[in-house]
Amino acid sequence: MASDVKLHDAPKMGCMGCAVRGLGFCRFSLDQGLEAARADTPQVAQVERVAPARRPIFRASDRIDGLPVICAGWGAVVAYLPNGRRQILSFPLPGEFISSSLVFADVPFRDVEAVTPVHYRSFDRATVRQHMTIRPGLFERLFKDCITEKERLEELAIDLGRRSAEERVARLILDLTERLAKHDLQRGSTIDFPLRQTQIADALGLTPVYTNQVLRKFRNSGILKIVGRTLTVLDPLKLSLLANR
Amino acid sequence: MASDVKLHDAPKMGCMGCAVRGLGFCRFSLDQGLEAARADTPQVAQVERVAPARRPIFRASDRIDGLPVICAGWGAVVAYLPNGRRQILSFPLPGEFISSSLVFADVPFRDVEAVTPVHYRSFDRATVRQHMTIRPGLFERLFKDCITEKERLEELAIDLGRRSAEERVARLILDLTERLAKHDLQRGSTIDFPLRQTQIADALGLTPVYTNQVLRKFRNSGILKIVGRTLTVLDPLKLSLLANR
DNA sequence: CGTAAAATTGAGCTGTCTCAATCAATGTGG
DNA sequence: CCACATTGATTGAGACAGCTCAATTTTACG
Repeated sequence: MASDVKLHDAPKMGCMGCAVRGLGFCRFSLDQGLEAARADTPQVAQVERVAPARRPIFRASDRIDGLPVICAGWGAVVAYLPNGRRQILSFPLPGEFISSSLVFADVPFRDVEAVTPVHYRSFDRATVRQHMTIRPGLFERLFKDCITEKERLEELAIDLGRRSAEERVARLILDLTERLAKHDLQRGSTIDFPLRQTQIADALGLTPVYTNQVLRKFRNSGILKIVGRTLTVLDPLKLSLLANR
Repeated sequence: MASDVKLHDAPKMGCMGCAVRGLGFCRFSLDQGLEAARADTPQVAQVERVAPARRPIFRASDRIDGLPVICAGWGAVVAYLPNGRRQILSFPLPGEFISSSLVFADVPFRDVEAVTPVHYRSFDRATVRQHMTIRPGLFERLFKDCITEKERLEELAIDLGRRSAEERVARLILDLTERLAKHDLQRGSTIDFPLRQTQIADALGLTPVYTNQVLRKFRNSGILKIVGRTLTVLDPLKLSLLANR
């Protein structure tokens, strides 16, 4: 719970993320006057909702009215296969859309789960679409978010297709660290790290058991430290070398 | 050469694909009068270019003036890693954009190679961007193409992360068959299949040697037949079952 | 404080890889 | 039109990264 509280305490930060920054689209962020003050801001942000940790936020076949943005907490977009296999496709973080595909689709096609308690708000789809035609800047913003999601999936495919388990783990940690840093959600070289090893495994196409061994190796080599639900990178250089980039 | 000729002979079909159909955006398709006749069609299609088979079309760091569409032939978007490892991220087919990311970026960030001789045309980026703001339908069309690319990458990630070699091969063949059928580039249950086993391997995160064994198994079980550069699905049901969907 | 979930560790196993050799196909120059 | 050269396909044999099964310990939380 301790770490969840930390995440709870930062709902205002969530509104700073790339998905909504600069859009004048962030009316729900009460203390982001700068953004909210723009006269043409569409009044579309719905009430904040909260999904409890480890619970589904949306099912693959749910009908969704709008375009959800994470305010606080970590989500997970996951694909289920026959046989119980799971592949996590992305971890939407505070300030990010769950999926920009929802601009046009009213069904997510994937299960979306809460890693931590997730605070989110949805923008009404019809309104967003309408405003897109009026303000091309908004359209462009959403399009670019879609491209970012696409690029992340490319990186994921490269990881899963051609990189070793160690490289994958190293890269996931670096990626999350950098994304959280971008949203000011890190403290020095430590971040809240709510992921279970099972979830890391499902994100990296590995087994929980093997994931554990890789993490142990990293810990034993003094590369990182995981205490409670907090991760500290002790040797960023070595981690980068392992990540191979 | 024989199969390449087949692909050469179908450049007009290439313009029918989802990337450009219905856009009034297909001026280069001389015999698609229906499309070309629209008064608001932007005059942006450049001269057709041809890249020879097995050669790079673009390098990852090339500066590209526009948004290339495949008219005929198969492309491959590939990521190179240190150590010579390669991951093929997509096979752009006739009628498809090489990457919708190029609407905003002037550099592809990936190597793009020609599987067969590739005929392509580019739309000037500035002009496209300009027309996007005038005609929201064009913007939406491009956005949706981006979403399609994203969804394909999700499927790829699921394949690479959680499916066996047999499942991956089966699914690749089904996917290509369906996409070619959508563009009327199949004859019954047979398609031109210009891929080398090395390329299949690089697309599926496998080794050429193992890919060969899987294909042999499929051949021996009477599921498919590969003659020359042509592939015939003999037992679509069994193939679907192997693909697990 | 008890119970359930997660992490850790061990031991053996297998899908896929590596290395290496051979064979077939395709392209090239004379 | 042939001989050679190059690239791709095929096959075999052994190796290993990462998996499965299973038990134990630690952590989280009501």
